[in-house]
Amino acid sequence: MTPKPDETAPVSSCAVAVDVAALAIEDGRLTILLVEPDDAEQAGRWSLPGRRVRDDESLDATALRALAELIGTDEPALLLEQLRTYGAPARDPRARVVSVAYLALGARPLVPSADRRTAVVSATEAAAWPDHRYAYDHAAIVADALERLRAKLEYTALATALLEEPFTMAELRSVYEAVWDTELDPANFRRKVVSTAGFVREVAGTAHPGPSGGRPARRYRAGGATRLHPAMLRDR
Amino acid sequence: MTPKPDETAPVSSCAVAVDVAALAIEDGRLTILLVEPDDAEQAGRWSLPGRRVRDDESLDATALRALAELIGTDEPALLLEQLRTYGAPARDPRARVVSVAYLALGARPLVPSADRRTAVVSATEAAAWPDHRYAYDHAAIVADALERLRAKLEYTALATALLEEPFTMAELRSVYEAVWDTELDPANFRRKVVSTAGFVREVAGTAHPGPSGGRPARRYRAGGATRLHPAMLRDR
DNA sequence: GCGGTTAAGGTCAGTCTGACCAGAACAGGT
DNA sequence: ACCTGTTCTGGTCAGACTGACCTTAACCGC
Repeated sequence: MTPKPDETAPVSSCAVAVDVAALAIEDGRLTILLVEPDDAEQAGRWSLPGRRVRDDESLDATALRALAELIGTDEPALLLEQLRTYGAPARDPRARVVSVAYLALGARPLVPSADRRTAVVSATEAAAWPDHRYAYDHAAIVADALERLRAKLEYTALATALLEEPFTMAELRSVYEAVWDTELDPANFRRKVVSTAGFVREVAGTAHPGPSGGRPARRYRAGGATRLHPAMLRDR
Repeated sequence: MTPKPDETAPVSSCAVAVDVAALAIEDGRLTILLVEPDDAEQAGRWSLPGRRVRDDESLDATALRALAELIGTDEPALLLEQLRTYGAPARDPRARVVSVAYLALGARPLVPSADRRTAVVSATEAAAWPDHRYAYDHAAIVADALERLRAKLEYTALATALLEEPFTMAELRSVYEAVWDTELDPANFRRKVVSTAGFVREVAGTAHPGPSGGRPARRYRAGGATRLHPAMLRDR
């Protein structure tokens, strides 16, 4: 902002894009959606779904559009949050592109439309891939997205965005276990969640046990709080 | 990223800028640096220092340049951190400008160069000003910057970036008190800080008491840790 | 009915926190 | 020199929180 009239340096070509790290839970694993870039120069690598920002289109709208073209237009159970912006001059060898990265959390497993080369892979593994498996600087974006999610589970109620409502306490716990890649004590986890104001609220009915039996689980919805007090701390 | 060849929507004019919320401590108060925009349309309002991103210039470099033109070229004790990106289509009435906002923490009080209309005001008050005292959407940026700093003091060692080394425990505590706008118990604060691994490390010598006397304070430096385990939680 | 399985709830020791008190070490005035 | 006020440092103690573990509840398939 505040472009100075005396600003003489060249500001010729410039492009603003949005890249989205879309994460979801699929059978207890955290997964991420990757696509093959159209850029022939990047053949054999993976990238995040991304689009140029159009005139009169907000950044959030661009992120939604980048996702809607891949996983269907109406994904209501989707939480978008801006991650950070990547603007190294040479990050795209073709032109100067400043990219605003988004974190998208889906409540349902990701089902990409079949008409583009896409993959849904383990986010933990994808974050450990070497840089050269990604196009541009997307390796850094994937790593940053996972790290942001891991941190935000501690002090926000973001975990509920990765579940369809109503959910059971075991499902909520499995979100934490998948994202943090640890095991948590079921009893202590429950005690902490229910004692944190506004995290979840119980609803009527119970969930049916799985084929292996077990006591039916109670069901919960998100409690409306965004910040958790006290936080769900992992010690590490 | 990944500009599609079939992308037909207009992406004509576009500009990327960087705006910086520069914060520092001045006699126990958290202050922020504001400037008058050059845009005549915004006369009477305040804005954050900002510059257009030049070709072959990283975003961080643009942020440094925007500050260096105001508070002198060499401010070594300065910590830059990207805040978030603001891209609402109409945020600048003149043209579409996507702005990457930065948070800058100075170890010394801010001393603007006199050749531009600038002000150093209380950050707490500035964050409460109504929108119309700011140009563009800078009211939101200021509020977000302060909120980010408040949150990051909890789980990072960022407070040490607002102090010149060596510092005393009382000075470190006054940073927390200024940013959080609360009072903290000196004894409990000390116990928590020294028991947090890597937060501070003691150095030789003591600080001279002020004119009102008091026991000489020990001196510390930043301990190298960036994340605090456990965190410095404010309850609220 | 019975063993296996999962959920829910309780106990208990160790840790952390906030409120508070006491001693240490200075400045300034008498 | 002595006293008073101030600030820094260290310690105590009750309450809250945490992690490990156990018990009971309620379902499954056989």
